[in-house]
Amino acid sequence: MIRIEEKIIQETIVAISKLYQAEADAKKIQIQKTIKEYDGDYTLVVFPLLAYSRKNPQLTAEDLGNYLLNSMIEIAEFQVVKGFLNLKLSQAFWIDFLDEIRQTETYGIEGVTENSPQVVIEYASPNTNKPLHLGHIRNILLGSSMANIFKAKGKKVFSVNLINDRGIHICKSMLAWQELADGATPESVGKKGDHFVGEYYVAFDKEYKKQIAELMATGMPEEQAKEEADWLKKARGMLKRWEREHKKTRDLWKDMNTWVYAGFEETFAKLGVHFDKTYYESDTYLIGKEVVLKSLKLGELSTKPDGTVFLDLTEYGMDEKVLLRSDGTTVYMTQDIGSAILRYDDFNFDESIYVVGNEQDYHFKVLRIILDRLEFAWSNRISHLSYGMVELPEGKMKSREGTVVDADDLLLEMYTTAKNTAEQLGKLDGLTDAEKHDIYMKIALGALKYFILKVDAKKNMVFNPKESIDFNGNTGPFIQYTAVRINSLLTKANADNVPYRHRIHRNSMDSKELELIKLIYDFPILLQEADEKRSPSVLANFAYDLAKEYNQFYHNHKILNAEDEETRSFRLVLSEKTGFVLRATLGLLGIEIPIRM
RNA sequence: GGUCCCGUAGCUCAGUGGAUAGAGCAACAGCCUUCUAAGCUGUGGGUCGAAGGUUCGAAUCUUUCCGGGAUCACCA
Repeated sequence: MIRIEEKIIQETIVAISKLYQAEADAKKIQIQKTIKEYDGDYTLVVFPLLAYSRKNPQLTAEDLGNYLLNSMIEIAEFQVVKGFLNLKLSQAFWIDFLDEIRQTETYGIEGVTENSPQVVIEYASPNTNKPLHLGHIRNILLGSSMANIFKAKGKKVFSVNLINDRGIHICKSMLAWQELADGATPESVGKKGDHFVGEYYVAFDKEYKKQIAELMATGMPEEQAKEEADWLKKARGMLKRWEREHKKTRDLWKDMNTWVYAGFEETFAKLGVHFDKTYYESDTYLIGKEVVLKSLKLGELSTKPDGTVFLDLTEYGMDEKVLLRSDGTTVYMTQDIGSAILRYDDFNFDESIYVVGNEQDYHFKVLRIILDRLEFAWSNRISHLSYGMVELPEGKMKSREGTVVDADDLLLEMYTTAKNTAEQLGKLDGLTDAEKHDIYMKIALGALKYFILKVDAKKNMVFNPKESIDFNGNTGPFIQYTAVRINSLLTKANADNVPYRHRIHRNSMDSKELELIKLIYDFPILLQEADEKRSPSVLANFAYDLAKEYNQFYHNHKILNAEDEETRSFRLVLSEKTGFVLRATLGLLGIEIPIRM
């Protein structure tokens, strides 16, 4: 089915050639939706076409309007306002469209085929020394929503998680546990594993600072004190033992990571995300190291007198990038080279996307260049989906200052708000506790996910913990509520055996009905845009527009009690399709619709 | 200092070459004997950070400046 906008463009090109004997550049033909102030559905902006017509805007628009009116059966009338040709489509066009999608259950959604491109998307990527926070939530929601969007565009998608499970920061929490825990476990103290481990990471920092202060009190300079502090030395020793695969160290490491993973899984499950594969940096860093050593032998890399291996990127306007430290250990970049290679071997991807904060823009730029220099032909298939930070009103979240918004705390808070609101409204009376719990959860998540996803990914965003996330207005629950209303209406229609699933007849629609159909018609375009721009916010804003439009329609139209049967059927189909698109769009954002609210 | 991102209503955000710049929140005023009021309607609120340039047309492109942030590690 060709889109009407496309058809108008094609016809306009023909019109220009027939009327003005000119070959029009398709890029100069702009079709946009007619703004509310004027009558029409689509507007052709004629200013760019004056070079072809050599007439004034008014006359050009009239020429083209008359031509299109004659050549396109879909066009019912036109109006010229200054340089804008406002085209109004026939009612039949919109009715036929609605009728066409009446039976389909997959409107706008594309299926996966054998030839579908293979896309790997990495997100979450937590460290195992602390629990997830709001920053991770933005990352996870962006990643999982993009995975949904790619799937809906018929791509074969694999979600992967890369866990940073090794390094000095992990050893810090291990050491603190060893020194302070006296054998305590998450079970023995009744704490979620990631929070439990995170507390030891904080405890390390506290003790470390104390030791630095003590050393400085003896007259030692700060720089030196930071290096000489007892616990830091111990943590470093632990890292060395870890790298030598010292059994006791590895056992402790495994135990603590296992606790953390259990905690992460719980949070992932609550957020409704899952991964097709989980990678661990402890498995990939050596692959990177091997590749680097091999490339060194082949003369692709350079060495410094102290043994440091690096790649000179000055020709790209960047610095020298170290790939192996003078002591032979790997750096972050080396690990990521290994991860990328392993991922290509596993998935043979057409695209590999990293959802990582914009503070790593430089890192990923360099990663691509390095992979290119090391002659991996697929280096141009990896890309960085960069997103902005989540800030508090007073600025950046800082774990050291305790201003981090914890993911689990936030979810619990959202849940409580959902529960309180629902109880106040008293709409869930008569449901079981399990049903209520399910509803609170879906609303809480709807509010949180929408709040995060409606903001353009690349922008920094502000979260104010004191003003909890709204449930009214431009929010997830507002859209969910609209969908629930529609479902309730359809349930009622079915219960009363109201027939409406037959071919639609409708002689005249009013503006609200028409607006709804037009928005439904836009859904595939917005999905496409979300895919191309890699931006769930496009869909979030669309869902809001659609819900808002429906609520206005609902408010001043009778549906089940419509004046006649034809009107009732038409409005029910319109409601059903609106509900479908709302559900689909919310689904792409990872938001579910409760049974009642 | 170099590079990159951002700056739109009191607050949170849409709009990235087209018509008189939009929502929500907050404030105020209305609408439930009518299919779910987590809804609907109305009022007030803007030199789109500033100045120049390109264009028939600029919040949008461009230059400079101002403000905020990120990054330029043998941290990840």
